[in-house]
Amino acid sequence: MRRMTARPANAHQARLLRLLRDGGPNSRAQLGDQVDLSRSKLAVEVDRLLETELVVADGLAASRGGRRSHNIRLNPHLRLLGVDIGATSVDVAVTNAELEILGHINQPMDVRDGPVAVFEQVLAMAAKLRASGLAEGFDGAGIGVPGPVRFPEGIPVAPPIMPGWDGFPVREALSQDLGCPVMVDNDVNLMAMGEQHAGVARTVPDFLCVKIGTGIGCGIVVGGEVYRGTTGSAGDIGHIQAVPDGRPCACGNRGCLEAHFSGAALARDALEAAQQRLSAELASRLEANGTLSAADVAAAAAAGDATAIDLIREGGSRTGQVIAGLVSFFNPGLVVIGGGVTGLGHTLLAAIRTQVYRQSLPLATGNLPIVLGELGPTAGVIGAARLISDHLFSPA
Amino acid sequence: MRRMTARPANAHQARLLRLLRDGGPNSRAQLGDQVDLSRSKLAVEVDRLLETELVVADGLAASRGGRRSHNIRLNPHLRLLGVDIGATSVDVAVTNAELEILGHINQPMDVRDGPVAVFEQVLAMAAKLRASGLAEGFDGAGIGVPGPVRFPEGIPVAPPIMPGWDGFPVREALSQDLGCPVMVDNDVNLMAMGEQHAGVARTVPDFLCVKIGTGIGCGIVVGGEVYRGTTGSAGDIGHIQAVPDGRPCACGNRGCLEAHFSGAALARDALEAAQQRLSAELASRLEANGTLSAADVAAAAAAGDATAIDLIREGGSRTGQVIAGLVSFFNPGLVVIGGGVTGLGHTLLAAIRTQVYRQSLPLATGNLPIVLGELGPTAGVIGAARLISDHLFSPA
DNA sequence: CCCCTTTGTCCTGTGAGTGGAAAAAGTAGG
DNA sequence: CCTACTTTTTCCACTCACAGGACAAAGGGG
Repeated sequence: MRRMTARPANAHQARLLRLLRDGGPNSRAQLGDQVDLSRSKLAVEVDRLLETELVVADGLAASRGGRRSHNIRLNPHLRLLGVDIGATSVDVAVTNAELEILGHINQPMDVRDGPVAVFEQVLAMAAKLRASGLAEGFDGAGIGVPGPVRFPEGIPVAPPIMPGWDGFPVREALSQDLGCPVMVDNDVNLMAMGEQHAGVARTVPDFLCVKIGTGIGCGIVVGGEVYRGTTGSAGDIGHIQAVPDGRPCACGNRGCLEAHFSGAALARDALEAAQQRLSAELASRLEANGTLSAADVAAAAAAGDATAIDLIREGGSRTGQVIAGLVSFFNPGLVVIGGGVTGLGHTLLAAIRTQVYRQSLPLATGNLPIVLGELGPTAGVIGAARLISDHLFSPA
Repeated sequence: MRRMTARPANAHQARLLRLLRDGGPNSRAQLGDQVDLSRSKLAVEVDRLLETELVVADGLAASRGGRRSHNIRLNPHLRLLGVDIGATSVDVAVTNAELEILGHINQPMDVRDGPVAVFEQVLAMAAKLRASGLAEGFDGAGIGVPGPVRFPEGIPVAPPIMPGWDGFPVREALSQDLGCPVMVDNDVNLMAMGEQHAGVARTVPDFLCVKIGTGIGCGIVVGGEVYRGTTGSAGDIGHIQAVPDGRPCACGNRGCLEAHFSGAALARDALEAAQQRLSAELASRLEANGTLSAADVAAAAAAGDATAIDLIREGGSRTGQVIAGLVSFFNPGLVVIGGGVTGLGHTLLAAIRTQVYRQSLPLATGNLPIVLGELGPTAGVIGAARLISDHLFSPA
């Protein structure tokens, strides 16, 4: 199938496309209720969109008391690719233009193998999804990488955990390989966009999305838009000092949040606890697997292991302390906690909440929900699809 | 003189008014270079603005090689009132529509006397400025208060250092008394707007403006717009924990930045040092005045007093620590330090810089200027004038 | 005094957009 | 089945914003 390269011709069309993306199939009349255009103008723009084949007719809607209306919807053949590159695994998913996931693959991977090897794997995964009949091609792709990105160009800059990626033209290279438009962003920003589109943050204009995985990052949404900072490194909270003169961190400083709590730090702490025989549960897991990960700590905590629970509490408390500062500064309407360690669940959440509510002023925390992300591992890929759809659904 | 109540009729007119405000008198041709409108359209809108008397003709401009153009400028009779209410003093200034200060009064005051008493004083100061021939009336007024504000309504909310102000309808009350439109905002936000309009931040879209006065606050500018947060308390960084288990703070927590460094804390520390005879300089000043303030510490430091310099260094270091975290999080393009204690000057700035550059990642700090504000005590009133002019120069 | 450049005004054509009228397609009730 | 009332959709005439060319006005330089 020939891919659609059409783009909306004006802001009205872009607006309509986004409404259809976020609200699903809709009648002209319902669209009219939302856009403040005259019926005639609306009809004209819809007709033009139908001509571009970006939207198609979709049968009759239920009656609202009078004549039944003709529904229209985004072309169901449109396909977006969402790629979420983590430190140790990749998620690749195919969505339709309404950002519903049609297929999703997760595979282990190591970013440190460099962009060439990683994208080889990603392209293979995309080909696999295509081969399974979910898509005949892609109309656009969103890519998340675990480090700062110079957003307009789609190029990682000075990514600490991704040696070999600095300056690699991700956007251009993938656009070539996939033959479609590509946008690149920090994985945390994509998680925030995912939760904004389909998760807990649907109605909140200003919120923070803290992702605790191998590292720690924070997506910042201001007025419904992701804020990326001057050099694209906004939200890089892993290296905020959480413990004065604390543990040495890979970045050269001491006491960074990431050095005290993150997937990697947690695994290290668990290993130590197991070796020192502080926890039978962890020790037996170490013996069984030969290694320990954050997931083991989660499992041990779920089994009631006191040491594991303490580790999570301690880490949650550190994280909460940093978040408390950010809440005072940013005064968000919502804080979302997500990432690999959400398996730690409510123990972690409780520790974070305690610390934030204790340390921030009532005006900022009075009506501040702190919640776990709703989407889990799909937040990133949904966010990626949303990123590229925002690009496609903007005036050419 | 009758006050102008006209407002721009559309976005084009608003745009033109702002260009004239920020760029001073301009010819139609020069305006045309900046706004991307056809000459005819531009002429129409300018004519309409001339009709409203918001702008007036202003003679001929120099030739650019051909026919000389007729300049236009904002009506020089327009008068804006800028009010900056601090914890212990008020600044009131009159500006023209180009936000140039025509007259400026500063008086000591105590916010804790409550809004009624304070506004009585402010109105008297405004009357004094008017009586001196600077204005026959005001076309608008901007008010800064030292606490969080529910911005749309212009009402302070839960201000810690302003008991009695909570819920007081500042905007409405003053609008009545002055007979002109009024906008109210946090004093720190106004300082940021001031530095953005006429100070060091003219060209930077994303920056932080840290004001260290009686308390500590931070103005946040995102994409050229002040960010106020969900409840209007964004930038309230005085109660971020800077010292674990540190000094008790009035807010009920321990180790808040404000408890360790601010005008009030500095005065307390100086008093203690003087009483313990750690510093002859401070002791003699205490004897002379019966009390000590941040200004005394500044003077002592300037005179080379080691204890005073240490106090400033210590405080700057604490502040720098908190700012370092904010820089990692927000990745601004500039950090401006301002407020009453800028008298502490480069000793303070050096301490802050050292800490920030040491603790934040290179990508965020690599090209990050940290500078003192340019405008000193006029930043607040200029920002206040700018606030109301933004309001007046927006489509009705 | 002539030619070139810039500025400002006038005028007309085009296209966007509005809002009313009427047709089309329903539902509900008798 | 017919009628009255809704809602949706199309059609059309009218307004208005705006662009852009032609032209006049004003100045500089040779």
